Amino acid sequence: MTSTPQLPPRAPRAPRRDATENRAALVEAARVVLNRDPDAGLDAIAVEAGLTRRAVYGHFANRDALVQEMVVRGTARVAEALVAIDHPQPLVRLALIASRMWREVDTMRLTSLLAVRGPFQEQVAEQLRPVRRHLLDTVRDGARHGVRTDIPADTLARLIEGAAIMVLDEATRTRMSAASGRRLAMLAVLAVAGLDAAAANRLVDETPELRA
Amino acid sequence: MTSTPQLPPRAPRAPRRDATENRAALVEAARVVLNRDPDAGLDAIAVEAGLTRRAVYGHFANRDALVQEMVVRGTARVAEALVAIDHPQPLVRLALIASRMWREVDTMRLTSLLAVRGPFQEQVAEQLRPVRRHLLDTVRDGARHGVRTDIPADTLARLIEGAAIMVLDEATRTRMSAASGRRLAMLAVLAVAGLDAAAANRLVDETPELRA
DNA sequence: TGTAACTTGCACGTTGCTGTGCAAATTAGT
DNA sequence: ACTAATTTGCACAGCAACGTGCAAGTTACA
Repeated sequence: MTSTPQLPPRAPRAPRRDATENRAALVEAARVVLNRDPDAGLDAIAVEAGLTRRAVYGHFANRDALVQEMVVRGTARVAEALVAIDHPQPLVRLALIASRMWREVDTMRLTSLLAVRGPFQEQVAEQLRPVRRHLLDTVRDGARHGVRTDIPADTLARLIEGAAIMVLDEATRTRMSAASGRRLAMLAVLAVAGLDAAAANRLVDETPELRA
Repeated sequence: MTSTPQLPPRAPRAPRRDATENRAALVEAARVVLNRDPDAGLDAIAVEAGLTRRAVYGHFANRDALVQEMVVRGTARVAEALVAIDHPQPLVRLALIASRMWREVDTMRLTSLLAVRGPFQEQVAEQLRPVRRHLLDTVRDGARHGVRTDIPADTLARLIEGAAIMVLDEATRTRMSAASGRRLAMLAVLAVAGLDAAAANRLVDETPELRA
């Protein structure tokens, strides 16, 4: 008996997309999936991208390379945008930073997570340095413009960053609307910066740049 | 065959004392190690406790059972302490909650982490419910005593909780002194609650209960 | 000091993930 | 329509952590 392996008629395969698009889709999928579960397996990412785990290795050497690319691209883009933020009033600058962070919720959440855990701590921290520097400068600059001085500037800068991330997490968890999330991020940052509730709301409402 | 069920005539001997000590050491070790690395292996925990991985299974059915015990004990203790906090002024109550959380840094950090991730989410959330309820009540109660009302009470309560945890993380990372950490936790909570920097410092300095 | 309680050491099977090889199937692009 | 690029399926090896069995030590304590 020529034992023909008799390959069973495989299920019709899903239509394929362009290779370059697939690469991008993988990076995007990594962002989405890892936001849901930072420890998600490569399979989950591939499926989210509409591919097979095996196909990932046609684009990336290994899992780390994929995550790396996602982190580097994402962080670079966000960092660039945040560092570019400028405004004569330090408090408005802080609110603008919070606002921009909200616009990049998932990238920010992942970035700040990977800045603490995992094999990329060093690199992510390095990429974030200009942003943190900018934030610290803003805090120092704000010393005579309403930013609290009872807490050391460097500590305060970290707390402001942490507060923003914290709000992002909370907003994500409760699936908050875009408008609410943005405002909440600004209010939280201003609160930690030392403003009382009324002053923070006044600033947000009466500053045209904070409307967008 | 007189199949005498042969009820063992009671254990001829009481369990050894060092055994129970080891059990406690394991729970303690889990707290320490998992605070350093929430994904630490069972081996790391056992070694921290001065035992072998194999010995753990003499005390707990499996890894989850150990973690479970740690979580349940820790959370229960903290929850009890936090719910018991009472003070006529809601703002002081909030500061006292922050202060108490600082005293239980690592338990709090682990608890709030496991309340979001892992197989214990449900259970931890359940254990935390009275605390969260208490916090929410305090926020609502504070509406006419200085707590901001521009943010929905339930959201604000979560933000305050998040802010406290955030400070705890930051203080841990920078190995802050006990006094600094406590004060920072109180200031951060009061800030998110709506107080400006000056008012928060005044409250902390002029309230005897917040000195301890 | 005898003995049960406890711990160790080591071997083993299991699970879940990663990374690779290869042939067959499919598609993009010319 | 032809060809080269790409994806798929599946098999396999590797690795790390878990959980278990068992024999041999070690220790508390009666």
